[in-house]
Amino acid sequence: MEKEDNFADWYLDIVEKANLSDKRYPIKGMNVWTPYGWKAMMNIDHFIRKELDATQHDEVCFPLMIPETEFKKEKDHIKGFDSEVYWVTHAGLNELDVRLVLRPTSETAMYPMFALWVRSHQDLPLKIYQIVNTFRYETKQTRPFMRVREIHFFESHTCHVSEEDAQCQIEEDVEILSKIAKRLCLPYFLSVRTDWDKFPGAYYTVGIDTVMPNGKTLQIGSIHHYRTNFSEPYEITYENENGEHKHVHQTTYGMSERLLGAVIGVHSDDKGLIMPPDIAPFQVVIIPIFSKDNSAVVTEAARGLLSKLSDHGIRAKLDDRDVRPGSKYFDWEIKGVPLRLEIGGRDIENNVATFARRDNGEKGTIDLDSVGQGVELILGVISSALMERAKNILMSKVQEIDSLENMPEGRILKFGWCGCEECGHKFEDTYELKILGTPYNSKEKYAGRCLVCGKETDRSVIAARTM
RNA sequence: GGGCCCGUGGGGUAGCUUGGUAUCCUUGUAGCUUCGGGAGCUAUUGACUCCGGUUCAAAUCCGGGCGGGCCCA
Repeated sequence: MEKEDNFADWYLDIVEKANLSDKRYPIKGMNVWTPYGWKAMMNIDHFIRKELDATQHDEVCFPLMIPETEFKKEKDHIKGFDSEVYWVTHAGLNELDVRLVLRPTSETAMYPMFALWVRSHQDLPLKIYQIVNTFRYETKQTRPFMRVREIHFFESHTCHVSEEDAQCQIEEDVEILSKIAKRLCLPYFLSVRTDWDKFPGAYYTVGIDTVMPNGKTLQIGSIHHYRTNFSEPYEITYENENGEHKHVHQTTYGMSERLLGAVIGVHSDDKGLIMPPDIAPFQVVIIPIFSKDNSAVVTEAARGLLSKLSDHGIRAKLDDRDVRPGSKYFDWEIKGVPLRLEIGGRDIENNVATFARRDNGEKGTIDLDSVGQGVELILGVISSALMERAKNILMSKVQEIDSLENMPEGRILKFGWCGCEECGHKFEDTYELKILGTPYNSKEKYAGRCLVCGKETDRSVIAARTM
């Protein structure tokens, strides 16, 4: 199956062959996490926890269901979600007086509680997060990890005394993002979404996007500044030093299992998946190579190798199935194990293991005496190489244009925009592209003309086809 | 909301027009021989989405349900 020519089919094929998830569960858009896929997701979650904990966020877990009465309090919010939530209308044999929604996101579950938790400025900042499943009734075509109805994600919610403090939180979120993305070897770009595309109820939204091989962008997360848009209806207030009661300023930040979808799309090739070493369920697979009379010796050497790597904190797997080596190579290549180690009679004689890199096919030998350090080094090199390659691909797809003539296909376009909705909609409708927004915190000053109306502007936007 | 299409072993499929024995690849299981890039041989498990109708007989024709996909709004 070829990645470039038919990304959609290729993607489904890889997900199935690598056994990341089982999409045969009889509800559209609700797939079963199989062990291999779940291991990878847990590794991603591990880094999310690590970074959020390191920045003084506390993990919590809120109930799945939200009463309609709370859900309705923020009117923009429900307007954005009411067509895509699941309703619980009955309990046992009774119809409920107050219907319940399965959370599509947890603002309306958390904020009534925040109102109770936050009393004084000394309670702030409040920084919490949870890693849970949410539910959205997708009507479009679903795709494993990328567009699902039950979404595994993390959401962090913060409350601050002022808009400035909330803004600092957003900077911190961007910092956290860069650390997580590095683990996944994922390049991305940030855009401040247009007003008509921002999160329902947000003051502004920063979208986090990456690009798939077919040139379409995939949103992998978002960061929102709410100002007091939620704290007003939910009455989340604090008492300041002067005894005045003020509404808190809030932010949220969320990324989902799409991170895994993005990793698959960005790094894999026609042979299968390529797992970034940090999140790979198995970083190394050991293939013993037997010949006529040496099976005991080779088995022992392979087990020794496994325990050395494990002692070194490397996730290694010994494939001792009774099939030929070539068949094992194929199996683990599909699953994207970053490094393969072969050990056979020849290697044992020379006190080495033969390695093969998944990302570029490079082969060589590693000294068995220092195999832990050797493997660690190569895994680091693979991470950098994956990141580098992905960055180059992303950069190569970005193109700046200053005219509506000869618009390139399959590119991420950058151009001037006067900022008015009319020009924005006109562009989106005419070219079937989506305006992702203006580059977030861009250092460079833009000077040009609005691509649609020709008015001079210092504002640029990014537009692309989206997954 | 309107229209169209599809449902066959674990996965991918043929068969359906013209009703009668369900095809092939892959996978799984057991054994023997093998093992530095998908091994071979032998044996073997496994399917017509569900309910109803027509018929001597339904994967095939008809109606409905469920599940999935596509297009338009």
